[in-house]
Amino acid sequence: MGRVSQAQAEENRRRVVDTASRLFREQGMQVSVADLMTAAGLTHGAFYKQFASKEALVDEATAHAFAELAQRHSTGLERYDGQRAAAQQALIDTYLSVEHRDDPADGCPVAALATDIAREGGGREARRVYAEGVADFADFLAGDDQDGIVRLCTLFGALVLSRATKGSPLSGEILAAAHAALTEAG
Amino acid sequence: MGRVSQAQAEENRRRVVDTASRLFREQGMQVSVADLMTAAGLTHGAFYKQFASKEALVDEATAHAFAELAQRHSTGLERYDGQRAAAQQALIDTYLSVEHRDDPADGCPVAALATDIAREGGGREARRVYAEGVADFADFLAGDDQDGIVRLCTLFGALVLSRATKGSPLSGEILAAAHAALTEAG
DNA sequence: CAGATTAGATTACGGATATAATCTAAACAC
DNA sequence: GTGTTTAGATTATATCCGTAATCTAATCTG
Repeated sequence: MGRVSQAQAEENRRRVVDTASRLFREQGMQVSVADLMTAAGLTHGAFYKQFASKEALVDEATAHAFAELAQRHSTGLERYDGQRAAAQQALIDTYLSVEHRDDPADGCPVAALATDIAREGGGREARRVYAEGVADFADFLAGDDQDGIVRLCTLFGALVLSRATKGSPLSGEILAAAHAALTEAG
Repeated sequence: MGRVSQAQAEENRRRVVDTASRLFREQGMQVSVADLMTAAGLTHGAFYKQFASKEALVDEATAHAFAELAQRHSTGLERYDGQRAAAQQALIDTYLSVEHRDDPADGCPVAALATDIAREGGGREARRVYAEGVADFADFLAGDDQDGIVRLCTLFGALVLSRATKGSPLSGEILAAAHAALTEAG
């Protein structure tokens, strides 16, 4: 196939980034360029017309996933307009759901990318974006008295652990226990 | 080099498993057989004289890491003989230390392997061992009233998040906040 | 000690990988 | 409408991967 309209090309590019941000969350950042492009409906050769390297895409896909997360948080706040505690509780409910556990591709990037980011090289952009996203998440979870860091640790830890123990009865128990603990005290 | 004594061969095998269990925790389970064997001081060709496949080694290395962890827990309990709360506090102190954050290779396999295990295929032995290790860890952290699942989520979540945000000031704040939260209430 | 066995080294192989060059046909600029 | 530009397809290349065959020398067995 030959050339494609500017608009189409831009849409293709967006689709690649979006597909990457989902595939990375689901399978980790070592998904191959070929698999990624196939999933986006293109051939692998097209990749380097749009991206300088796979590293560049990792940075962009990470930023994209975190932009989506920030979006979700702010619309969540809007929906419960001003009622911070209610918005927090709604997030906790969906965060610790079986659906979220079973769908990392569309889920929280803080949880899905943590280990991959920790193993990335030092000065990378993706790391900066990740840390920023963690800080924002903690702010979102903050109560009147205390900052939200500890609540984030529990929330995040429960999701990651329930994914790793999926198949064992423990997996559901983890979600339930963390949900109860995070629900009782404001 | 030619053959080697039975004793030497067994020691070499142990060293490969031990090296793997450390390298997997540090770099993930996709470390290559060649890199692994080099790190163990052998050539990659020697690998298949001792292991049926890389998958088999993953299972063995996972089991090895968790055996070490169980060891640590039981000697910890011995040291504070019977004083459960004291043993728990000692573990929390080292678990949320900067040294533990910066040395995943010798650290908790629950934290280091979580994402890799979550992405492993369904019926694998490594998954079973992992879930068992999580259950044991939760039991170790249990208090008189409550089971230890929630405390494990917070502890684990804080370590993994502090590793992923390393380089940002947030990393240390996470360790400190979780440590304070887990220390106050028994 | 002689012969069989085997741990490890070397080399080979088929497939996947990131990246790049070339080809092609459609979109743009004039 | 003609010519230039370019997104995507195809093909190429060099490297790395898991796995296996072959080679080699030392350990075991008797």
